[in-house]
Amino acid sequence: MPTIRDVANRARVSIKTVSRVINDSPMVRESTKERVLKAMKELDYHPNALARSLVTKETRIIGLIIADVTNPYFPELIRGVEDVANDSGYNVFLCNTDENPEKELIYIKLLREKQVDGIILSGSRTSCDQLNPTLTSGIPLVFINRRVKGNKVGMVMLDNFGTAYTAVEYLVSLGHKNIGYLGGSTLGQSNMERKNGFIQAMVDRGLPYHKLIAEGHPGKKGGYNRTLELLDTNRPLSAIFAYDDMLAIGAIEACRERSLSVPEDISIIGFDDIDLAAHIAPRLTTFSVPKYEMGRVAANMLLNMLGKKEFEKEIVYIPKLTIRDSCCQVN
Amino acid sequence: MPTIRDVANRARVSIKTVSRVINDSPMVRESTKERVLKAMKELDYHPNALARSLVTKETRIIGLIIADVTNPYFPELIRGVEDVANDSGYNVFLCNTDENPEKELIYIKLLREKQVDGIILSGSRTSCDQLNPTLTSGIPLVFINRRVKGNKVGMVMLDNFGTAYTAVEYLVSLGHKNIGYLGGSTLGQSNMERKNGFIQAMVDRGLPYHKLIAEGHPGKKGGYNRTLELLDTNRPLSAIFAYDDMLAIGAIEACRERSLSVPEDISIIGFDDIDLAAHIAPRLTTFSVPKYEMGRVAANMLLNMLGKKEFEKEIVYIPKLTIRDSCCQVN
DNA sequence: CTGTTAGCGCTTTCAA
DNA sequence: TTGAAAGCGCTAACAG
Repeated sequence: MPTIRDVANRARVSIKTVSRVINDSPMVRESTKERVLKAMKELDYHPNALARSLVTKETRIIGLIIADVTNPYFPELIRGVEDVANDSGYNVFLCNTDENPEKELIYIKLLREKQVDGIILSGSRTSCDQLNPTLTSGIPLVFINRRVKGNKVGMVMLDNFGTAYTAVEYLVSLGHKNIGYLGGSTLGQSNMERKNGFIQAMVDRGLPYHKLIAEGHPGKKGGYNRTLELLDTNRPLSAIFAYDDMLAIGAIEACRERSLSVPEDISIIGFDDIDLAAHIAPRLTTFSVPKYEMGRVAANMLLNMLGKKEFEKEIVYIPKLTIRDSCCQVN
Repeated sequence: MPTIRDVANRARVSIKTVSRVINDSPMVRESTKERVLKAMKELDYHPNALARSLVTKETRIIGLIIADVTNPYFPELIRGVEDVANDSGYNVFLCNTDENPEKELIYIKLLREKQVDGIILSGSRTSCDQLNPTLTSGIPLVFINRRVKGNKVGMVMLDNFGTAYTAVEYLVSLGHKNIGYLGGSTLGQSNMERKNGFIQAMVDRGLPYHKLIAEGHPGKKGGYNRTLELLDTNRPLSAIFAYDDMLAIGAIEACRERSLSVPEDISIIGFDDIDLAAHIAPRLTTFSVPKYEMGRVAANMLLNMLGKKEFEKEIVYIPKLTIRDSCCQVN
């Protein structure tokens, strides 16, 4: 690997001059510049970003911590982050935590050691205590779907409570009374908020909700298993509000397993509007979340913090009810 | 940010001793080690990986270049890479190229500057010429689904030709004679191979294939548009073999648009077996590709190269025909 | 077991 | 417009 010194020798200039053309400073005579450029090409020289970063204190790397790429919720979000990061010459580290706080902490440690300029965390599951050293370390952080107080902290939020409330309203408007909540991770703030919105809406209408809450493992499989429990241990349900679409899809399969047809026997409503939602049978009624947009906004927020520009500390999106075929009028 | 020097001062040892405990060398008295560890904790010290890498010449970062996370083919592959990388303490840079050779080249440049230890490229689209400097630079490369000769090069391949051939055989066994090929990117080697397999199989059976080949833009939309063309400009087709599942799904929509029902009027077979394939209506007959496994294998190959261990330079997977509901007997 | 010194490849004063 | 020297935070010999 050729170094800046090799280029300098070959071009018969000092290393400082080479440095100047790398960072294209205007203080270089055109002819000199060309000589240097030529030498760089001939040597297939690539400036060492490590050495540069060591002195400039910026790596142009951002960390992106998510639960699992394989969950269809994330790819678009990732793409949003990557697109704006790339436009500004940043690279992104992708980190899958499987909603495991320990893994998350390990990643945060790794990212800090690698001196990333900032971190975006989607659905962080670590406790505030564990997060605290990082929070006070001054490294810019953007949380997606988690509210955290701190100086250099941005938040891209969803109105979880309100949306859950809306879900119940919609189901009730269809005549449903026995509604179950199929929850996500108990560690997640967003699950808490959606659950509370659900409960509040039920309480406001004097509807019973206890024992209808199942929280558990994520994904289609988790949804399947939890729904089976819900179905087997509770008075006949007529509707289920699921924490996310994958859970909802698992729920649909569980209903099929118990010979209940959706939506005739039981209505199911999801959350996220992933690609699959529009393609399964029955097509899933759900709440659309602007995943790509949120990724972009989170990355922009982070970049603004890095550039010491002004920025909104918090942006809240309101998911839009997207009615398809998995819910219907009862009686 | 505290440095190794701060820790040394606080623990009243030399920086070398701190360095020893960081890399946990055994040559440190237990009591000293504890003192150092304590100082590190109190300072919330994180070793600067940049400085370390500058001298050790390894970053424990690998680059992963793909077309688009948003294409359901990739998340599992990414996860496979990430899982084995992470197990060995590596981070991965995710790079989306949209099958654009220029973007790919820019990313390669960026990755080399950041001194990544190796790069995995899935479906690389750059020409050999453009790739050459990188190939000869000695940085370990693993290609997924592209054959490239080079010293430090590994390949994780699919039997594209054979699978395409099998697809035609299957369709012919169902009685089909007018079969179209719905192709992927003309820049991609894998598209070339699948097309050739398709052509060979048709020729071997004395079946006409000309004008039935459409190659174009990727994704559902590309599949939709291309299929419309295919349908409108050719003698009645009875079957389509698509380069990938997303294209196939677009094709299904195009058929619906032309009031052709699948599989009664036209059979469609895909490639990849993405999650969606089993969920759409009709459930897609396709070839299953071990995406997660391939990601793992690619990452392991790369890690072996980095560790100077022996390794298979090339592994070939044979996709498995997965029969579902999108193809049926004709006449 | 522990410390001193040099240097990784770059940028940054400060001079020339 | 160009260059010399110092230093970013760490590891690697080599002494002690």
